[in-house]
Amino acid sequence: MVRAGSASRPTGRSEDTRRALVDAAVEVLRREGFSAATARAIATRAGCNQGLVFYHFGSVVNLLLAALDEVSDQRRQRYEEALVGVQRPSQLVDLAARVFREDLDTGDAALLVEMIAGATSTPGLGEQVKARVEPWTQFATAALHQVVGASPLAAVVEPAEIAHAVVALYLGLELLSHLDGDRAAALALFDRARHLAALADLITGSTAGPQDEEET
Amino acid sequence: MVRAGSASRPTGRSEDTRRALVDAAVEVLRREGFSAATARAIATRAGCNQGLVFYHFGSVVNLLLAALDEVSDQRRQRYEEALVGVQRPSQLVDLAARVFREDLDTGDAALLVEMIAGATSTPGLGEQVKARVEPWTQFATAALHQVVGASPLAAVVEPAEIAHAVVALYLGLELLSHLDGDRAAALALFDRARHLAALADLITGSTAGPQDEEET
DNA sequence: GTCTATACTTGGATAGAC
DNA sequence: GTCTATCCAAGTATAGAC
Repeated sequence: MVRAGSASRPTGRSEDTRRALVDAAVEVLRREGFSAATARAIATRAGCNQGLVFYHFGSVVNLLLAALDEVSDQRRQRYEEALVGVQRPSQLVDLAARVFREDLDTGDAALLVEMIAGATSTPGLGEQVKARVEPWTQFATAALHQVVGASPLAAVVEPAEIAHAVVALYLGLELLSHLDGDRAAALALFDRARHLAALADLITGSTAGPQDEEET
Repeated sequence: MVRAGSASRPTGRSEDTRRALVDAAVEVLRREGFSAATARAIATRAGCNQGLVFYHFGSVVNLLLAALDEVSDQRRQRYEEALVGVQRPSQLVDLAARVFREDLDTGDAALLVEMIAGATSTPGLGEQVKARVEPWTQFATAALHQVVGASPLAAVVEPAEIAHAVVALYLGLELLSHLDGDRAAALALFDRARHLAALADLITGSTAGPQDEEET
């Protein structure tokens, strides 16, 4: 915790190396997937010796988890900022579409998928990844609550259930898009969803406007 | 081409080895995932020498593709048989739920996901896997056509689009179920879908449709 | 404390035995 | 034609240099 030496610079002697490795791990996971994410491949991309992976992170999987944390944190922050002020279903769909397209393009979605699928091959990794996916489903649940609120929709919609489906759809669409090398099909779905959301807007909007919130 | 020797039995001296390897590859992919599916791991499980992978299949990925073909073919056959006679939306949802649960339990869904995700790591594999996923989306599209038919639903439903979403959802739910070690959340979704499908039944049924037949 | 050189294990592929 | 013994590259991990 103590940052001795250079006062203003948080950039330490070894902190650079750690960061370089994490960034490289992110890139390799995004582009070449889990089973190509070896200590050698990552270190080469980071421009440093392969042994440093073990010195700084103890093992390859630990480094991969650090990479997952890195992108997860960034993304969650973006998401939460974007969620502020969203109240109507169609707004939420727009947000989801934007965010999903970004994740598709940056490769963040691919990274997550690779880690989940890769977890099958490494004992113990599943638990770790699971803990990092859950905040996500939580976020989606909260977003749905925020939008459905106390409207009549609340009677027919179970946020946690929809959230699970939405996250699954997100992951599945990434798999297919990646395979096709084409995100068009995925994006077309969001257009369709927007039309449906417009209907939902009428329901949430008819009883009350941007109004009070109650929770069950 | 000519199967000399034993006339009626296609079971040759080497055919046994091939089959043992394919079966072992299926098992390893299902249980330990793509990056653990090495020539050695598979051969060990098949109880034969590791070099046979290369003699019979040329490379590890070729063997993995043979494994994918094996389960894909079996599954497609089962699906098509089950689709016969399905006419109402709720019947289709029931079929989907049953089939999905089976694939979840046998690990067939896991195998497919592993191959798709793993394809990122191996140049050229993506194309091969894609060709094996497409029949699937085709099947889902055909099933939707069969159910929507010429009913009023046809005006608002685009089978190819829904099919894409359904396949994506299938893959995503597998990822999450596997991670959670719990398929309950996925199955709950199908219950929900059944209720929605019951509404759709009314729409398709209003023009034409038999009303008996009760299935669990 | 940071990093490199080295040890050892596992994996892909083939030359050659049967 | 079928399979095994062997080779080399790639992977993880650490002992020890700086």
